Amino acid sequence: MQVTVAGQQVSVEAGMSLADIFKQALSGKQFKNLVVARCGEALLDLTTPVPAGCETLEPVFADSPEGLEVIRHSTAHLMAEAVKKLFPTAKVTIGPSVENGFYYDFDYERPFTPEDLEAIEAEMVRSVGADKPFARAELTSAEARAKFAAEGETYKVELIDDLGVEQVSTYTQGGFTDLCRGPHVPRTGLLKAFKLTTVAGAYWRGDEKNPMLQRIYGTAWATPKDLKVYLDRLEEAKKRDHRKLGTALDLFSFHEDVGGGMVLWHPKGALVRAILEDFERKEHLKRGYQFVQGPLILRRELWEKSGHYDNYRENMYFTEIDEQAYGIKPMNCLSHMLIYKSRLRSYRDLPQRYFELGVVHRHEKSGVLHGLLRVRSFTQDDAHLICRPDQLRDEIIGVVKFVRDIMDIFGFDFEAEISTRPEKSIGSDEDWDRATDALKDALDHMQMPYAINAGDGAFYGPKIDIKIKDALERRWQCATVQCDFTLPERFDLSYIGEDGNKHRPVMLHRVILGSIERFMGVLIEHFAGAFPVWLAPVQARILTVTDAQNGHAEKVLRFLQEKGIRAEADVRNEKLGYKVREAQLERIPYMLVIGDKEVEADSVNVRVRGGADIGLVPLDEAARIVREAAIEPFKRGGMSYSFS
RNA sequence: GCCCACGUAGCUCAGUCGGUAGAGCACUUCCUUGGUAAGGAAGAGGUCAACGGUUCGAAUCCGUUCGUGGGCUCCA
Repeated sequence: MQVTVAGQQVSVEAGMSLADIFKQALSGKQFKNLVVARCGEALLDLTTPVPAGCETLEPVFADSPEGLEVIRHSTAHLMAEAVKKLFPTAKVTIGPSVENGFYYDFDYERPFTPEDLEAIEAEMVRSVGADKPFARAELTSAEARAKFAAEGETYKVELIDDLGVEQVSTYTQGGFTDLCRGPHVPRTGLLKAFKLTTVAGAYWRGDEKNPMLQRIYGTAWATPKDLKVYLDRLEEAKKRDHRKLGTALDLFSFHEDVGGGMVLWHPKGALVRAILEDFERKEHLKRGYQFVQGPLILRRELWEKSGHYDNYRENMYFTEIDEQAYGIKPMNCLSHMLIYKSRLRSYRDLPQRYFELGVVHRHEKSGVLHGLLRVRSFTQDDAHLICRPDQLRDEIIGVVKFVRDIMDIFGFDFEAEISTRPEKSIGSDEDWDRATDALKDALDHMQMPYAINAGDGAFYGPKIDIKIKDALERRWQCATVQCDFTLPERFDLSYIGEDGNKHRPVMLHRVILGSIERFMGVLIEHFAGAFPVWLAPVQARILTVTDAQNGHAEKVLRFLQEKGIRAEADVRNEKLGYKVREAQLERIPYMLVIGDKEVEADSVNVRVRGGADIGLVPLDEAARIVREAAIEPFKRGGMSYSFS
């Protein structure tokens, strides 16, 4: 029999394994890097023979995405083997590969300690040294069930029962056998680059009503070098952690006495926020949005009408005064709808685009709070677009373009996902289809690729979620566009059409940055605290060499401030090196050094954040340099707007 | 909310077996006037998260609450 293997014709004899076959087609180096084989869609163990009907085999190498997944999955088995050896009473559950690594959940009488992890990892290394084969076996579900039941592996029994199939497969390496579809690497010796990272609790099957299992996370890569790169990236991420930088750069703080998830913005952090917010206001005006503003608390009856009281109550804060109950808003849409309803609207008035930097409060579960990225009180750059059905597509396109423009300015890559109708939802199929198509149309029109997140939409309509990637390729959900059929219905929104009759408008909820708090957190990490000049709370700091120049420094400071530059002067009795070091640590973009020479020439010596030295520059030229660097993003789009 | 860990000076952290606290940086004062990442000296600063318990005695052991971190679940 002839088979095409990696583009070459290979003659295959009966009983040959895929490994034997690839040996003929690949170089020794390539063969060492071979993990599994692919035939069409199927990934195959190298230990198996050529399946019937397979005419073409492709190699899957260790460093390919699929190869890495196999390696990670196999490493999870390797870890389970080690855990069962060291802790025989632990019950195994599931152990999949995940991004960058894998985990395995165990049911054990106590949590694993960091020392346990070390022991487990050492045992894994021993197993790799022994280079044991991964052996696949096919058996009937009844046989497998009996086998795992005899071993007391109750979770595996449950899995087999739930699968409801005749035949299952298992993989065995060393003394450990796991229920698994495969495929796996042929031998443990191929697993050379892994590290156990952390232990955590996790619910069986992700359901909080189920028992808490012990989850061990690990990372695994094709080579030790790749592993090191990954671990270095984690180190880098730790240095950039916005919670650390927030303290170091004096941007914000949290206080026990205030409460969890409530941010206190210090002068510099509040300034960056204000710059961001101003920037957003301008960008919204450019795009035909109108500013609106509603109160923080609204009567409870209104939340009952909107459905929030029934569906969202546990996340809301309430207050009462004069025997009247109020809900503290977790969303801004109600005020916006009431503004729309405040008068009769013509089809000519649509779309109405209401924008508000709305402060919302959501009582998030205590365990989910996380720095600025998950808080209980935050500001959304929220807008509600109320439009005619025939305008929906263009409005969505406008929002997606807006998102793209903004993310480009900050240098974020992003990914789009469309979430479709969930099981529990309201509205007609027709409405859902039309809205979902409008979302897809908009992304197609923009030539933006997207993933479908089936059944993950809000109960009132489908949505586009935009996840941005920071400098370390971590993804954060910020922007979202959601279609809503419910609220216009519940609040009886209408417009008078060309035909003189009342019609129901469609409403879009959307945010661009998401929440100012979260976006600030992502920005801090993205830039490692070194904000671009236009956002930097201090754009230039004057550093005097000795206090003989302090008088001159005051004059220079006033000059820069008059030019609209956020400048300050460091006239402390410290050495220049010390002042430079501090300015550097504070990530100030421009350091303007003034000594006797500079006083004499009415100039400054410009040092750029990062160390570059521009040298002696006349004062007005220095101001020009800083201002030039500070205006960049506002020029984009070439549109004019009026905003003072 | 759940599991685990943690909470000591403004920050980063030591503190052994239970015997009522220590460093570096920052801060204040003085000396120093020094040209691109830390000049020197002295001083001040802490109900050891809070509350309760055990004990002759608690930062240390136990409990509760609050907060933080890593996850789960949820989400901007």
